[in-house]
Amino acid sequence: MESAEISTKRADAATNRARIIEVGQTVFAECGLEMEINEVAARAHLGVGTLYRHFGNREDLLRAIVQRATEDALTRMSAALASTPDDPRASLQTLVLHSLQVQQQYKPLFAVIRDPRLKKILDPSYGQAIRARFRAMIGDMIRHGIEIGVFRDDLDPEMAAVTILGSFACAHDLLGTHYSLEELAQKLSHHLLTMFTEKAEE
Amino acid sequence: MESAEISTKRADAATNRARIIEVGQTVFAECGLEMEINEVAARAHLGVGTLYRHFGNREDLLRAIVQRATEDALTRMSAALASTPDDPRASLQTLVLHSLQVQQQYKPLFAVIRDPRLKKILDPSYGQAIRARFRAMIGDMIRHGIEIGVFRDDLDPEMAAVTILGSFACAHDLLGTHYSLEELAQKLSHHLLTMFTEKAEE
Amino acid sequence: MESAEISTKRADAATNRARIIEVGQTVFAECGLEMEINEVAARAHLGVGTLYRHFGNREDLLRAIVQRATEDALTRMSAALASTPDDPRASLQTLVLHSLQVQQQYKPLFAVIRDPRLKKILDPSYGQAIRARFRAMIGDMIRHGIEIGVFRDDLDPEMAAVTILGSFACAHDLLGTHYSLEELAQKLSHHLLTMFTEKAEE
Amino acid sequence: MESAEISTKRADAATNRARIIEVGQTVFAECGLEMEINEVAARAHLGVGTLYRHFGNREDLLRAIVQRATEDALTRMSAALASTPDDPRASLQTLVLHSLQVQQQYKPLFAVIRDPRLKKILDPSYGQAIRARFRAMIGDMIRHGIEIGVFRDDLDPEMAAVTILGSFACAHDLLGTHYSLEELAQKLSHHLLTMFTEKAEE
DNA sequence: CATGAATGAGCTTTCATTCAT
DNA sequence: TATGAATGAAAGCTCATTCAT
Repeated sequence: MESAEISTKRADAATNRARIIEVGQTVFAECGLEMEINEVAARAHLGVGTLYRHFGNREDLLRAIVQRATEDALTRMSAALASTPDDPRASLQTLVLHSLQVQQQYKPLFAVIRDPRLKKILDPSYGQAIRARFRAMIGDMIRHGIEIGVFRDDLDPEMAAVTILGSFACAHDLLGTHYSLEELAQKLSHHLLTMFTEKAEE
Repeated sequence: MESAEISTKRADAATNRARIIEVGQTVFAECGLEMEINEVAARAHLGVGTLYRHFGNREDLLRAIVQRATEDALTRMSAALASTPDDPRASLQTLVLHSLQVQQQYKPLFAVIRDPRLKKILDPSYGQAIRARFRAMIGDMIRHGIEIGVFRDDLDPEMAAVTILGSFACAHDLLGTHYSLEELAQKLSHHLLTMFTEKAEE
Repeated sequence: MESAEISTKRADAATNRARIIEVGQTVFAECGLEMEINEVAARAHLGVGTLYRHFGNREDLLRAIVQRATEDALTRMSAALASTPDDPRASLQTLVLHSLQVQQQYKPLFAVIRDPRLKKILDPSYGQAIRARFRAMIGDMIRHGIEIGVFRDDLDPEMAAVTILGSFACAHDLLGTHYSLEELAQKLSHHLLTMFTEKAEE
Repeated sequence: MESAEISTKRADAATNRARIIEVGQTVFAECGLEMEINEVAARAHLGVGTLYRHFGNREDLLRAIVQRATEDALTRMSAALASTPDDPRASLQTLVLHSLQVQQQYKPLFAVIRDPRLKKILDPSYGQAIRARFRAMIGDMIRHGIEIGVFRDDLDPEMAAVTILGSFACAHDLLGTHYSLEELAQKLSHHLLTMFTEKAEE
């Protein structure tokens, strides 16, 4: 019980790295790639030197932040899709809701994903790999929906993925101030389902 | 004699302003918000002092660049839509092609449009206004298509705009390295038209 | 007359580079390779930015300082030797005096000449070339002295150069606090001449 | 049982101090005054804290390193001279060889001996004392050689010491890349003996 | 006692901005 | 009016030193 309290400094050391990324993500959310080491250090109540002990330089920290956010986004979106594997309609609805949440949480990440400066800190092949995973994840869901006859069979899964993923960012941009996130999710998933299925009745 | 010289100078000054924005846009395309005043000045074959005579400070120049690019994008996309006012299908096809071109040309602009730093230099209401114009432009086209029975009547024009605009950026991101711009435009407009219309045969 | 006073800033610019090296040499004399850009800037009554405009980085400035000092040392020692081309004895005496002066003036340079850090900022081949010039300069004088029968003919000019040049630094180190520079020069040249010539009478 | 542990620890501590200086000297040989505490600690397989237990601060360690090297140099050069007390010629030859070896081993020390920064860490009087011991050591040898008629009697022992000691450093600088250490020692001692003695034949 | 994570003063370097020419 | 040298605040990074474990 007390052992947890006793080992303060050395135990902190073990978790400091995580805390730095945590705080870093917050600061990144406000400043994007402009993020300053000094500010992260200050907000984490750590000396700059400590950050440099853990990350070597500013770019390493940025990389860690971006990668963690990216992996988290992918994981959560995958999980959303996997929650109802036999019901593509429900899958899509859950995906939309979770994606908009992820999008909101990692807004600066998605804002920055095409920033020319990102090339300096992120291996281009890493970006390619991430994009491919997003594409595949959505594409597979669409393909499955077509196979089991839920989605119309004249859909191009690749372009559908583009449409879906594109909508997420754009929904926030164009309508984020008009609707709540839940309304947005509701409207967007309804709209996507409409387009992905044939017209119901006449 | 002197008046001629003066008017020459004035003409030069007017030319200079345009040239600065022109060059600024090129530099901005390479560097994004990282763009340096010195580099713009050098590439415009002007002293930095001259830039400051026209723009006061770095943010003013950035603002001018972003605004010019935004207006240009809106203008060209509007023109594309207006070219075939009575044929929403053709309108959409032209819009997609021109939008992807615009997107490509102003890549860093769109990359940066949600950058937290932009808030510091761009009046938030300006952003709102621009977004509204994009939304309205596309929404009107969809509405018209529904009215004249070309697009399915269960479409939500607002969400369709989100889908369309979102696809533009995402198409480059996800598939820009796989297809040429023309192929991309072809595939995307086909996909959008498929979804916006009912299934042809049965 | 006044034109010199009028063109202050722009003319200063032309001479600033020289002043920076000048001041830099003074600071270098006190701090060696530890020399700080800030201090040079402060003592030159210039902003740090101005130093960086002229030298790019700390190493460039150090290089310039070291090279200028080295060239100056070589030039002055050559001139001393050349002043009495037909009298090797007088040549040697003048050389010793001037060398001790040069040595004193550029003490930190000679102190630092074998510093491992110097390798980072100075092309090793440059160092080789400089050493060769010192060696040749003295060696030639000795050779000439032997040819015209002033110096004993069992001298190895190469090793004599080593002896002479080595004495300069060492004289200051070992006896600099005991004798004035002139006394030192007098004693050292007498000693060298003694050894380079056969014993006069018996 | 416990006393054994304690004495072990004490012995370790004593060993550690020596090891730190040992390692410190190696690192010093590579980096000069730039030497970093962290690197010494790492190479000695000790925590930085342990170094500070033994040395208090960086300067103390540097002092210890420089002093140990200096004492070692003096000791070895003295020993060389003392090995053949009745034969100044042989003494000089041995001295030259050993001095060049010492010089090579402690290159960075001699490189740094006149570094302005050394003044901050080394008591100036210590430097004076060391120099005096070098001077006396060589001077005595010369004096003895003159007394027993081996060296010419018009030599100034003080200046001869300057010449000899100066040659050591300079030999490495000017010719270190041309000859092996043994060749250099051979050539230098031959040269010095030539100059210190009268011309053999007529 | 040994350890090494944490610290932060201090140094280098950049770049928007000014102003004498 | 145009110029670009000069400026210095601000940011990244290093490394001697401390101290809880």
